[in-house]
Amino acid sequence: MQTKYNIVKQAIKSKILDGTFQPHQKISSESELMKQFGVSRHTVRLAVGDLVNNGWLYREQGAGTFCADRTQENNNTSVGNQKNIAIITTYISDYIFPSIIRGAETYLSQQGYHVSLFSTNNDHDNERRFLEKILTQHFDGVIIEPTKSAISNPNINYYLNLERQNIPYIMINAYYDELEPLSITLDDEKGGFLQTEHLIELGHKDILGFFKNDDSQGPKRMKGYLKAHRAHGIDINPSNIVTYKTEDKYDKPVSDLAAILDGPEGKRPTAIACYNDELTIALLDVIRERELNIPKDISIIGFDNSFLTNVSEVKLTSIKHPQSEMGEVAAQKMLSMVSNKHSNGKSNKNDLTSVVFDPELVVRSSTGLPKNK
Amino acid sequence: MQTKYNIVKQAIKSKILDGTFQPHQKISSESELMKQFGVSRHTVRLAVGDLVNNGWLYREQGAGTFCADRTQENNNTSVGNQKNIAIITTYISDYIFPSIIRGAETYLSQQGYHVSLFSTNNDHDNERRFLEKILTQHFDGVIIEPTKSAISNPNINYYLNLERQNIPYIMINAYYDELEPLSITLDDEKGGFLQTEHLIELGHKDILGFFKNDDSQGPKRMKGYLKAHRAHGIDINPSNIVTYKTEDKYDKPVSDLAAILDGPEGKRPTAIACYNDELTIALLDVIRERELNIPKDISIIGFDNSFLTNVSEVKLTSIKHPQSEMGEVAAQKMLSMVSNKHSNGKSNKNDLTSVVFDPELVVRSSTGLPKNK
DNA sequence: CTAATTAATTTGTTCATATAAGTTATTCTA
DNA sequence: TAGAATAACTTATATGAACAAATTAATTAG
Repeated sequence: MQTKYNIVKQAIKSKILDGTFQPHQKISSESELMKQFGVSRHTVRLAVGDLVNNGWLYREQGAGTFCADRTQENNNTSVGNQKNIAIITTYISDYIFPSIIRGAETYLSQQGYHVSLFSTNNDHDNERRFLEKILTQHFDGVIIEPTKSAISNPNINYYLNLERQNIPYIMINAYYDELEPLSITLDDEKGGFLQTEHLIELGHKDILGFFKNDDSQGPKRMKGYLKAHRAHGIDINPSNIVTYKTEDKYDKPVSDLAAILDGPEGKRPTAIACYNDELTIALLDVIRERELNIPKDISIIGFDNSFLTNVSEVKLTSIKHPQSEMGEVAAQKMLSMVSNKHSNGKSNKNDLTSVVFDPELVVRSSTGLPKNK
Repeated sequence: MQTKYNIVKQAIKSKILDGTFQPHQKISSESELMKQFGVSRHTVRLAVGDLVNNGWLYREQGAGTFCADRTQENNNTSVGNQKNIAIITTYISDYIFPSIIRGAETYLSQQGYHVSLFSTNNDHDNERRFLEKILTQHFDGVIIEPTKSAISNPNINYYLNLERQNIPYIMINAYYDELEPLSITLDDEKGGFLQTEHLIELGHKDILGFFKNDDSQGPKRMKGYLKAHRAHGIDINPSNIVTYKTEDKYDKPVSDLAAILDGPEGKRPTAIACYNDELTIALLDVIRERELNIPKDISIIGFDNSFLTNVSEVKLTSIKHPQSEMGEVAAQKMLSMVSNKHSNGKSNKNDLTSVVFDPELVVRSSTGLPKNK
């Protein structure tokens, strides 16, 4: 798959799909491409030749190579009257994503739509691949959970091209600030606030916070954590905040917590606020190994109120995430955008506004009064 | 028209049109063509490459270049662009299904296929609806996890119609006996056997077994449970076997176990073999409520070796299910069936046989020696 | 200023060479 | 005799070089 000519081919294709090359615009000459990619002319010709054969480009001897106009052609490759909606999420198989997807899938399916699922595994390259597919083939709309939403996105041009091609999209869980899309989210800041406030109201003052930092939910939940401290006039110990990237989620938080628990006992925090339930379950093992009792020795609170709150001997206090409801609302909005497109403008204003779900605290047995109180 | 590669091209085309080259017949190799026409390899490749692009020939690396079958050409070209595969499972969002689906989805996606997901929620009516959709709209193939595979299926005719319409399908996890389809399964009987044998070898003789009875995996796992008893000369107490339907999975096993544990202490079983990890996690709570220690007071073993083995304070001994690997293998087989259909008959025999995965025992801390041994 | 010529650029065709990777048939081995 | 190892063959990818043919821009001649 990673042949040189394929790399060149994909690079050119990307520039067509993200709108850098407009129809009938001249693209770089063969010698320029040779320099750009450091390959031989033959390799360039292979790449361009393939794209010509597939209708992406056309060549004119002596003049150059040009971007083809695919606007009419798309009709042919489209699936006719088939109704397709794509759902792109970071994961389809882990944690609460299945629930979110089910909510959307059930609704769309009932309305007679085909649902195609793609998971990016939190990788921008995959996200780009899927956006290319959606731009190339016929889709009526896309429900997207952004990949690494806290980091600036290299595929912004693809989203803009979706707008140009009049393909509606909705973002769920998070959104890219640059785009200001229609979005269905949870009020993560308030969720973080509720989480921490719950612990503070129980009497905790030394609260460890674990937050992911490469999606936009993490920083927002952390903001809520900080706000709750300020609102209750409690000083924040900077060393009580641990952040981690998605790639490190299985190691860093666990080893960091271990280090803290093995540190001087006096400085040991009495409670932990976690980015989500998945992390909470992982941290439980660290606490168990040290034979600390939950919640007597230490309180811990999750986020998302997933099925994981219920699988362990300690039932987790958590913050309710709408999950399948979020998926369903996204699906409903999507379909009203689709029908809007067809009925050209007649808009139910209600349907075209973003939704922010209100988080709720769900108290179970993992949180309690601090020990020395 | 005077170019060398064009002369070669026309010559080959003539031989196809006058019947010298029949569909799927190997044409002269590149080196032979070089000699025949006295041109360079590159020129030959240009000529052949053009014919491949226009659907006259197809190449197979290592094997040769072959004459394409253009009889159904109209269908093939319009169909070739779309590349749709459907995956129908009972659930898309629960338990190990997401992993299975991910395995298939990742592979199919890489190969440029659209993946459409449908979940029947274990309901035959939904299954029928989706099969209708697949029969009416264009799909290249279907990967199906049967709904209620132990019960006779009212949609058999739809499956037969798939065969009639030459739409390949593969069944995963289980299959309907009446159809004898290509299937990718786990050796459930052996899995059940390993489960129970492990407990017997630890010294347990009074082993409670919980098995689902409306899919075909349940009875097979139960058969393994029985076989293990016989193989080790241990009597089976009929009241030690609990079966349940999918609809009752949240209630019946839990209440049945509660009743047994609250019964006379002497007759209390020392070990439990469970249909899957999901059930095991549910039963853990019943055991915890009675303050019994696992594995000292009672051993418990799961099935599927899912992520659930690791979420509780007790790490579950379980039986390994291939999960994402199963999905990937199913996807690979599916695509070789699809390409077989197009190249009409030329079969890689290896690709067209069912696969039965071998289960493995994974020992963790939920099983141990019986108390009074 | 216009038209013809020329130079530079760009794609089109062809050759020679080399290594990689997959398939098939044969040989060798246990 | 079954299965592993190998050799021979086939297509796949890649580089370098050369000349042809068409277009475009710049220059020159009228």
